[in-house]
Amino acid sequence: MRILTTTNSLTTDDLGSAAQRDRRRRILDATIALASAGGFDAVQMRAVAEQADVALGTLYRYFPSKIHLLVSALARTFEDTQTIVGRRPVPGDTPSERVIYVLRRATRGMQGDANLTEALTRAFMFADASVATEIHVVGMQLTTMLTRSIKGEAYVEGEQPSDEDVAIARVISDVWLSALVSWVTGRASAEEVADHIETAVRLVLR
Amino acid sequence: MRILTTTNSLTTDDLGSAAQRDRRRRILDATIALASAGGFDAVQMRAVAEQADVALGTLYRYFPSKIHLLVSALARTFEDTQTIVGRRPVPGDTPSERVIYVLRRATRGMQGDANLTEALTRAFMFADASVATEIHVVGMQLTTMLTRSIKGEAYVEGEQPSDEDVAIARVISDVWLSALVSWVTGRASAEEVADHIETAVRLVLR
DNA sequence: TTCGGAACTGCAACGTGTTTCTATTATGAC
DNA sequence: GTCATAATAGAAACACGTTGCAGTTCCGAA
Repeated sequence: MRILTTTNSLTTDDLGSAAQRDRRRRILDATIALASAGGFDAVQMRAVAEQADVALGTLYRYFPSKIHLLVSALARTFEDTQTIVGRRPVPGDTPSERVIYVLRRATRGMQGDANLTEALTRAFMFADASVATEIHVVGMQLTTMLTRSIKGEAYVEGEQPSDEDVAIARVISDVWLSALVSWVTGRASAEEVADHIETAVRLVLR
Repeated sequence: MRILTTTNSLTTDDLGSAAQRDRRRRILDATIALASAGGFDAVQMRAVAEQADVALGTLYRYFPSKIHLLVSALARTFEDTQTIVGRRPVPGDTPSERVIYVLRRATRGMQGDANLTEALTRAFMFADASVATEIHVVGMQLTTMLTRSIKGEAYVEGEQPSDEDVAIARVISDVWLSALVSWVTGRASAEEVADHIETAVRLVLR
């Protein structure tokens, strides 16, 4: 029950004081740096705390578990990339061309930092019920990205996509995540992942 | 480098002596019992060892990690169910009817034991590269089950399914696993899972 | 400026997956 | 039956996620 104990939440939505926002940012920065350097196992809570220059207890006050931490890092990563590339409409003449274009870019981006991808993906897949909120954020980001690609030029900001488009987007994001997992675990090469995704998109969008 | 040190591997494929096969069975039994009782967290290596009546070191000799153990348990579970139901051809007049039938059954089966499903599913999704072999076994089981359903009566035992059928089967199993994960983590109800899978199957098989 | 509570630090401790080591037991070759 | 070797038991120890706590600092309200 939080009833306006602070006054200056003037930037983003209800994240406390500037110092708190800064700590949160430092923690996520440290998380991503460690993940990028050594993957899931290298993201050790003591190391994150030290690198973010906070005490271990404070880290746990901001993120109640390692999984929460990594899924939040995934959400921020998606958010950042979407802020950058989300302005222009997606190129391509058909829905499947556009979706393939977007996923190809996203996949390349993820594969460009294998350790980070491994850490974030495995955390996402391992998350249990207590992480539902953070997971939902990521799911929405994916769905938005994909429905936006399906619609192409016809996409308008506030409008709800159709149920069918959402269903298609969810199927595609399931396949994409599974493909990422199999790449991360060394069961599939980058080309196999690209082929599999492309096949799935062509199957679903026709 | 193992060059025939034993003589009596007369039952299954190269699993050592009868005592060893029995230990392996006891370990998997204990794993499934504990998972069924309390889910992933309840499968504690010391508890598995005790219930299977082996020492902790022996448990690790048979399964090099908790994840290996749980994924192997998943493989055995699939194997058992396929031994039971895999005799008759899958009912249904079209590929999508048959696939939906099979997945509905499988989903109900999994949802009938939520704790076990949670444990096995999360282990499967969390597995890293070192578990590639066991993961591959499970992937093959799923692919076989699905291509068999797609073909229906036309399925013959030894024959390789077509590339397209395999691709379709892989897409569907991706969606099915993702749906199971979201059910396990409380993000989707049983009906939502059923609907999502059905939608995906209809999209892909048409 | 002072005060009270929330947030933070530093550190110890606990639980569970994993590793390691020695003594003991089972197993197959001869 | 004997022996060499592999497998197992039993138990300690380590690593890391997580929790708990005493003391300190920050921050808004009065």
